[in-house]
Amino acid sequence: MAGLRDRKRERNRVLTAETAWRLFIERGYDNVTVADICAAAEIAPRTFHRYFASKDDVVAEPVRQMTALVAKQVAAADPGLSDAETLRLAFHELGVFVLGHRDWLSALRTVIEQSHHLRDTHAGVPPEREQELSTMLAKRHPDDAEPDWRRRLLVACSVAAFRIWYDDFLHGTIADPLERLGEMLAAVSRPGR
Amino acid sequence: MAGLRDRKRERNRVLTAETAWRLFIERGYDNVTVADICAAAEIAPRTFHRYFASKDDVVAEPVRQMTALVAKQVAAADPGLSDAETLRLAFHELGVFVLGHRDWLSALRTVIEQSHHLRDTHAGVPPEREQELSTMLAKRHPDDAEPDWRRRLLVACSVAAFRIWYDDFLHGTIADPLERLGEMLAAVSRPGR
DNA sequence: CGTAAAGTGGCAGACTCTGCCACGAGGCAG
DNA sequence: CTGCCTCGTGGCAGAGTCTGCCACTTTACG
Repeated sequence: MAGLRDRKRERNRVLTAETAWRLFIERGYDNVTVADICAAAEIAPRTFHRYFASKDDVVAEPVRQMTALVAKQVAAADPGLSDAETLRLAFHELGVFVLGHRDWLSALRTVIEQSHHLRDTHAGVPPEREQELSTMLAKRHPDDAEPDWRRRLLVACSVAAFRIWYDDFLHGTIADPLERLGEMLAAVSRPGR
Repeated sequence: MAGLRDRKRERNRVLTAETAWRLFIERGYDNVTVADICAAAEIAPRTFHRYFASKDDVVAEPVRQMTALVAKQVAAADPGLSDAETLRLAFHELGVFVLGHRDWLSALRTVIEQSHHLRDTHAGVPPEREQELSTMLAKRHPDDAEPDWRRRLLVACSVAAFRIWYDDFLHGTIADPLERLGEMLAAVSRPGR
């Protein structure tokens, strides 16, 4: 499964993404062409589009990784916990991750903010990811009488809370980030139905 | 302010958008080129891009109109109302609007769902719109001690609630839509605070 | 009227992305 | 080890989006 061929491919993919981000940070997303990235990463443009569906797709990668982290936490959570508690812990973990990569994430954020195009498109978390989380939660308690829309609403609000926290944190306007995050997630949990 | 020139321009813009939507619905977004739209609307491609920043921009128009409707409601709301109550009323009005344009909005939704590209990009409401609402609310009560992030969280959750309601409604899975919408908005309001 | 301002269309060009085909390197028997 | 087979890669051509530039027409205003 992890032959030389696959390892080489993955290595080149990561290297291409890193090269792309380096150029984006240096010159801004709009001033970097696919050809530039390919020249720097020493691959053909045709190959670039085999790794990434589009130039935008490179930007979407970090979001994918972060949602994957949350999904992983939810999957590994104690089945006895409520949905709200599960999400709270999962996003807390994501918060810890973000704290540990502040400089890097801050740079990515700057790239997105400075590009007209990216500001419009890569604004939030795609709804499919939220749906994915909701489905995972629903499967944990199959005989729950809770209407499905409440679950989806809880997920959406948790995501929204995290997004707002994320923005504030990267702007450096929060004194005690993790406590604030906990406060925000608690605000959307509503344990008392 | 509304000279012949402006009226002509607006008329052509609307006509172009309608033509574009008609083609999108007939053939699907991906199977319609800008040239197709221009031929049907009898304008030059160069002119199309003076009306709309991009082909995607035509799709973004309805969302713009709907957010504008909410902003208008918020601006016109009784200053004595709380933020939560203001948003509840505003989104209720939007709900009524949606109920009255079900077939049309359903068609637009189908177009977006059937296009790979649109599914990725035109997923949700751009954060700037949320920020706009938050700012409007903040100006209503300048001497409010409420931390700003609570306001932004309330707005984001309200938007999220509406989005979920909107999806469910267009899928026809709600018995009493407006009641459900009220229920969802109440769930994110947290009157006890 | 006559001049300024603004909308329109045509043209060339940069850029993104895809289908197609040929080539070469990794993988897999025998 | 050898020959075949698969799969990643690169080059090429072409469609499609979007922009800058310029000339032309229409509207606005003194």
